[in-house]
Amino acid sequence: MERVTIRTVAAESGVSPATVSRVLNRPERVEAHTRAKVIAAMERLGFQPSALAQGLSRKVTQAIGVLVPGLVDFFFPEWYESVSRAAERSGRRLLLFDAKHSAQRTEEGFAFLAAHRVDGILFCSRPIDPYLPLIRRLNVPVVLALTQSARDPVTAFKVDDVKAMFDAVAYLISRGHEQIALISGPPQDSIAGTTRLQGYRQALRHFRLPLRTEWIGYGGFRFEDGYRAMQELLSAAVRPAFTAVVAASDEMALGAIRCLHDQGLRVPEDLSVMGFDDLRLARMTTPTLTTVAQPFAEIGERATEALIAAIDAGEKYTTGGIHYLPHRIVQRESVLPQGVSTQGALTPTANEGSES
Amino acid sequence: MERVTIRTVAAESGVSPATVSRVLNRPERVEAHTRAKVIAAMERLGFQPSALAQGLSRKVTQAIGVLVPGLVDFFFPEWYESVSRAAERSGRRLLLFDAKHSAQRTEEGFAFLAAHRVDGILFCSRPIDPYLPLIRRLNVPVVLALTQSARDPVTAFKVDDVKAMFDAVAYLISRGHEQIALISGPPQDSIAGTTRLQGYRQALRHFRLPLRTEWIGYGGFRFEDGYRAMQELLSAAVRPAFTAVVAASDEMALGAIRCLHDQGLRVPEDLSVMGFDDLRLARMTTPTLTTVAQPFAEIGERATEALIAAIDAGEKYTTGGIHYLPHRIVQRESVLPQGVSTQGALTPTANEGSES
DNA sequence: TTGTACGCGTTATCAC
DNA sequence: GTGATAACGCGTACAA
Repeated sequence: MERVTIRTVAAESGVSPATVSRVLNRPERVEAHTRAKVIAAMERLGFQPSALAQGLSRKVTQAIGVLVPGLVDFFFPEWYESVSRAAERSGRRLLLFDAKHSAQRTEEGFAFLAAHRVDGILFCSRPIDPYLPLIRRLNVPVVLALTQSARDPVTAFKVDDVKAMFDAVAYLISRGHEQIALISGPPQDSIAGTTRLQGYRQALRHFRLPLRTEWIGYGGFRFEDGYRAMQELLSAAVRPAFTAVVAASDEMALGAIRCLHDQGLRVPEDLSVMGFDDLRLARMTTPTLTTVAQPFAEIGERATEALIAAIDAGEKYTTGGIHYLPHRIVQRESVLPQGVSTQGALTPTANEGSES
Repeated sequence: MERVTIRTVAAESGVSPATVSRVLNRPERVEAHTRAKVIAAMERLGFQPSALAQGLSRKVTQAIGVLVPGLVDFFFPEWYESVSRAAERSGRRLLLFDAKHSAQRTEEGFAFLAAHRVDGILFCSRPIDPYLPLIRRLNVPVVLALTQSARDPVTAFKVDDVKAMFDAVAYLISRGHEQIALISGPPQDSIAGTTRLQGYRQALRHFRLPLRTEWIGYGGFRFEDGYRAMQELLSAAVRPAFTAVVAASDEMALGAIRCLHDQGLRVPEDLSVMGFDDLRLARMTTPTLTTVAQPFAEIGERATEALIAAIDAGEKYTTGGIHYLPHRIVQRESVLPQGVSTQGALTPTANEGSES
């Protein structure tokens, strides 16, 4: 029971290795009878062509590498799904590497994908700029998804984070909220951290609302971060002076909601909470999450298609620049108009001027 | 700017290709001076050894294939994380294939992994039995995780689903519940469907409680399935006659909770709900989920280690049989003792005999 | 210690 | 239409 190769099949079917190869790649150039004979032998032997040898001989692997920050992030599957579909539509496979939110592992990821000679790379970790020189040497086209470069025109697909957060705050304001807190991403994160913070600031300025730094919390996008940030925002007073909170991720929004619950505050009756992402998760909780939706599927699809186009064009690097894809506000249950009493038998909201 | 290979480096550093290869694989067998020279050249040229050529030349790829049913399943990252760690501990990489809950894609997955000459395969889709003949021909060791074979001693790691559900029901009974409904997995699913149903039945019989088929709903483990199943369970009467519901997955439990919420019933005050899995998700909702925890991390780790052991031993198939890893009940908020009033300022539970 | 030559499994370029 | 033969990039006896 040894390894069955193209020449095993050749021997078995009484033809040359070259013919077996032809049956695999250009079946029309081999006589029907011979072809049938070879195919029969392949099945009989359970022959499976080696992708390694193929990739070595052809100069392409038909594989595209995907370098993600972390598989545990809830957004990943929603994005990856569309990438996978787009890749398969063009007959390519994906090689996934999980950087686990580590810079070192990100570099290892590039090395891994380069070693496996992928035809192109989809990158969706932030930040990207430190890896630009590395990418250049790779001699393989790279397209960015959910992230962007500040100083390089690499092709990228994402939402306009500044505008998205601006719109989130504007939405809350349109619902009567004027005291709005923010749970931001990390200040070091120039992609989804500072940008969304900036959007928050711009919105406040635009609507002439005061900016209070004590109403801004920070966290690493996870549930626990949202919980902790909310705790800190609350610590100033038992009754918060703000009426709404926007978080930079759905997970953090859920953490915030849980924190409020533990403090005896109800969402949205006592306080409105808004998320960011619109994960599948956002519809699975009570209350369901009002949030700004990132078009994960579209981002994945567009990015993959752009990468494939670059590959097919033989480009060694992309220069398409940033493509902002439209976000949208999804209204669900976690935000209530301010100053309007709820329809149920609940006590009217009264969370101003009591303590601070 | 052409492809830089082992002989490019050789030329650049004035040695033979063999020496470059040695620097890569047996650095100690090359003089320090030469080594430094070669390494310098490698860095200068940005040399990256081809994993394809390496895999072809050695007979192993140091890669292990992972065939999963669906990346979108919430349990996946929790399991994969530990697999990844175990694999890297032995210096191997993972090749992931997402079968997307399709039988056809599962076969494609085996073909894909075989083509890439992985040294072993971790399989965690159900069912497995249809693929056993295929696996045999692969000539590569396969270990099962989260699933098992009915008629083959392939090594497998999972929880004892019958006992786990038995314990879940026993727990509810210990909390005073005697009317317990079930949201089961699909009756066609012999791994996580019928087994857990069987555990439910055994528990009822053991505690001499009547089995009511109208208290059993079915679904495909997803949120929406849980919602729909709950609707059906509820349809008999406005006020359900049961006081607790166990679901075969956390997701379905959340769906059930949401359904109850939409019907104006509170969890756990009016009805207790218990999940199955203990996903990260289970701590992110309100109420948090009382559930039976699967040891995902341990399953992933043990399975991976077993596979690596088989690989190192040169085995072409595994015969370790099923290893049941211990589950445990995690008490959180979604289950309340029956007949005991809650501690808060909530109205006492009264969900019997009012309507039906 | 270092270099030469062959094999790994496949494709591609030739002749036949 | 089919069959030798030379790459593809690397590892490894074997010889030097």
